[in-house]
Amino acid sequence: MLKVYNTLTGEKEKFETIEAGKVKMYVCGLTVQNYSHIGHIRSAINYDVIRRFLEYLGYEVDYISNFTDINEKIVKRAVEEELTPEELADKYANAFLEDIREFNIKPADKYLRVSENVDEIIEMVTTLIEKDYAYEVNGNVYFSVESFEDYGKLSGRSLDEMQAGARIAVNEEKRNPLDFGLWKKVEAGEGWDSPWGEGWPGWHIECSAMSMKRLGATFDIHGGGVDLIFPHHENEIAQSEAYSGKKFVNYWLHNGTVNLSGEKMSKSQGNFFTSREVLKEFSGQEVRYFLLSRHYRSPIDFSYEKLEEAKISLERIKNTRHQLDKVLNFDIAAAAEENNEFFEEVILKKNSFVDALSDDFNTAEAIGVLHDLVGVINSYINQKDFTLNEKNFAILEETEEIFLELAEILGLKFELEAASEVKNTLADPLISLLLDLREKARENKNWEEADLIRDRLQEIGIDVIDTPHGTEWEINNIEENKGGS
RNA sequence: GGCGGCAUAGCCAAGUGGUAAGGCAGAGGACUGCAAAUCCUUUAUUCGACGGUUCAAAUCCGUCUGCCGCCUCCA
Repeated sequence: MLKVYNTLTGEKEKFETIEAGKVKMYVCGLTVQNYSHIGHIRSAINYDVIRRFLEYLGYEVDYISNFTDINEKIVKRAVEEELTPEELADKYANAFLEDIREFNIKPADKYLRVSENVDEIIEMVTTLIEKDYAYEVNGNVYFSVESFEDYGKLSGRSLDEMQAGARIAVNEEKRNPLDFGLWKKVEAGEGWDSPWGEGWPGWHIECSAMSMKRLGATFDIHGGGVDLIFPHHENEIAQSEAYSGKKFVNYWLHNGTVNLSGEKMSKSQGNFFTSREVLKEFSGQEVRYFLLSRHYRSPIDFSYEKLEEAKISLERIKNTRHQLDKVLNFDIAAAAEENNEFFEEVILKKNSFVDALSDDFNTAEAIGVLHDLVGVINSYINQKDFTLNEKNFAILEETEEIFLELAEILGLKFELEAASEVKNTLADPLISLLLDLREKARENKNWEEADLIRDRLQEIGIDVIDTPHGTEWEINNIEENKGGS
């Protein structure tokens, strides 16, 4: 049974969809004003895993996100980069789509853009005014927080509390300092026409208008970073429920922040790593693995040292996948005794893995289980007297399938290295020739010559690996790592 | 000031009433002519401090200490 932690209730709840077998989810995307940073990527990876797991469980998922492409920051950045706001938004939206591919994040089924949904937003604001939840002053429209009874239910605050400790600059147009803008007046030529004059949508209205347009007045999951709980999501609830008269979202999910030395990574503070600069040092898979090693609701401290550890840890899982594949290519011996015990353990681990993710998407625990599974497989195939036979062949094939299936839920790919160019050229037989010569030298206990061949190959970038099943070689990728992604 | 969260080995990190997952680093071992790679085994009588509830607590309650987030744009 899937349980999810719901910010709205502060509890883990049994997950039940509105429509059987279908999940409608909306995840707050980003303001496309710059390259994405690791904080954005954590959020995207987190909801990507949630989506993948829901799909694994058999749900049909409609996964929607957004690009906020209208606001002051975009205009400002556009001036800096000498682009039109549209061009700037396109540039960074496309950059984001390129980035998420590197992290193996599946794109949303639809990315909604504010600029393409202004009509819907105006319609929503109009209705809110008609229903007396909003008011217009000098071309600006504000939502009246006092008119919405449940205001504060998501963030667990009351209006009184908030007013007492308010740090909000006084705006004389607002009836209550906590009222928030639905429509913002801008100078002629810069905005969209509306019943209140030329302007832009306010800061929270887009997510409400766009999510409801695509998913309906009530949908299953709304996700985003914890830093969006207040005011962004609180305001979304207020305006959406005031508008529709229905519950907006059943499950509110919030991921923790990525920190640098304990402080939240954020654009405004300038302490962030863009995904692009990180990808120069580590692969998207390594970053992904690192981010998933911590439960999504907790903050995670980012550093290259930790990433290096994660990389090594991930390597262990990769090796097992490769060894498994190698073993499956052994000659099949005559049938031997079956080893059901091994496969039973595999199934046990598979179940534990699914249980971990069923408990509020506990990827950290799931990764732990994956390592357990790796241990089970390694122990089995590394036994001294291991031979491949008809019976364990089938079992191992199925094990490999399970292994890859589970990894896939986490978005981890353990692809077999495609035969590199070198292996397809003359170099391949040449290296084989050298290794044959080395083998001969070894047989004659001519260690000097054998080591010379190994060392010289190493110098050109070829690692020689002696295994119990013979000598192998591979191109060492140190240079490749230095060069970039 | 208000609201919320966190504190588990050298480091990272699961676990929320039944006697401490997993990873990194460390130690031992297997394999090897050596080396590398790989694999296996092992590493917390104890969960920030002090009290309390309970047959039983890292897990529940209280107090304290430290750190963080939100209250302003923010994933």
